[in-house]
Amino acid sequence: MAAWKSDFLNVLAERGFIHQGTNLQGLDARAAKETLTGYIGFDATARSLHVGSLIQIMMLYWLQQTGHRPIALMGGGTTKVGDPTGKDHQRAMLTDAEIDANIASIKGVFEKFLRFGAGPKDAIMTNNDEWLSKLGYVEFLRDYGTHFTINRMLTFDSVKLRLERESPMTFLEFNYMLMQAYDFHELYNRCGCLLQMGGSDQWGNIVNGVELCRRKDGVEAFGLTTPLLTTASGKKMGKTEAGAVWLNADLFSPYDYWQFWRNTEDADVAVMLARFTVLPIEEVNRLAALGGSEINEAKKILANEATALLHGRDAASEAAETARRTFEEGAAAEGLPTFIASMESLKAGLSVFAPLLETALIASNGEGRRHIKAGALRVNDAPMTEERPLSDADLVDGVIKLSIGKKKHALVKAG
RNA sequence: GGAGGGGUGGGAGAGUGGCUAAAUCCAGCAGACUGUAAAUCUGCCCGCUUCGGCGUACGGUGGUUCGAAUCCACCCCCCUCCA
Repeated sequence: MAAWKSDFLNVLAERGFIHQGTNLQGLDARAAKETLTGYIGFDATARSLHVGSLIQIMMLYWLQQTGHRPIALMGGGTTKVGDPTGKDHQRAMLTDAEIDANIASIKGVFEKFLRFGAGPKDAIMTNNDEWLSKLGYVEFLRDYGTHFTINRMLTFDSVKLRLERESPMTFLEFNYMLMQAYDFHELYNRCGCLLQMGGSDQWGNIVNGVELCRRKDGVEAFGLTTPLLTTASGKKMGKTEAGAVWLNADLFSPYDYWQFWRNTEDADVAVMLARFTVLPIEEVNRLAALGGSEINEAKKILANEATALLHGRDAASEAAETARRTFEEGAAAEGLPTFIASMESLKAGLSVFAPLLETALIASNGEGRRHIKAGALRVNDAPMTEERPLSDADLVDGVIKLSIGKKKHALVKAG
């Protein structure tokens, strides 16, 4: 008894991707009878996307899996302007070179989730800088400015919030929503794109695009948003002790990524399995029903599946094995962050802080000293209560295992 | 251009001459309890340190003072109203 006629909406609905849509029935009808093209825009403000964007990537994934064509739109042009949504302050300007470098660095992630190519259902990646930077100011104002009223724009949350907080919003940022609306219109004309998806905070921007398509092109385009990602305890998802959970492996290792999922709160496991793995929904429901400490098995599966999607099955297995040896056997497992120390430096006495800093377990010597005072630092699982240098006598089978707390571990190897 | 208000640590937000590395809250880290969970309780939360201290820090630059986030001058930026 599927609620929708199209596979696309059925999958999204049962996996919890749908927050609101402009005309879900209409979208459903079209998705059921033809191949749709849909897009999501991604900002290029950092070298990597982080898990906060993963829900959007998964939407593109399912769009393709259910027989449609996804477009990953890189916001090269819009990033120059800066999306004011959810920001209290104007953000720092990025140079063109920085934006280009960010896009180049971000791109790879999509290839893990989407099948690109030239076929009718192959994913497309494009960059809105391609058309936005060519727009002439006067032409743009005449052709598009007439379709937007200030009255309306002032009612959008992104604008309203700034005004209420008396936080400045520049005209530049104010134009962001026009540019995003223009993107939709442009993508419709380029490749018949009729669907824009995004986070619930993008609703206003998306609706603008839908309306622009109706006014300029006389077509009904569709908008679809995902729920805001928060954990059951109300925190924003995607921040860990070390900062953001990046998708690029060079910024956040597959092991850390695996750990991130492994540490999901109990109450979130079901939702995370549905959204961030591609396990059949029956399996998701079965795992989600596990109670008490059995839920840990579900968390491991979540970690395995989510990591496999992004970094590949091998990396996921490796991370799982490292975690198993580290946490279940308490061993010094391969795969943990490793610091190579020369034998001479060990014999001479190596500051414990050097490897801890290098492996990012601590941010400063002072933090390391505090951890020692708090009894949080362990060398080969024995607490270090007084600061002392590491020496070759600490080597166990050629390795020293350093731990901060229960979760952060690193190895020192002689080499 | 004029008048008034404001710029403080990751965020919010106190502080109006020394007791201030700067209240409080949020976020973060660690310890205890556990299940690598949540909740709770406890400690920490600028850097360096031979643990005695030292160095930076309250928009910027100068100044007053034994001593300034706090007072003065100039500059930069933001908000509100007026032109």
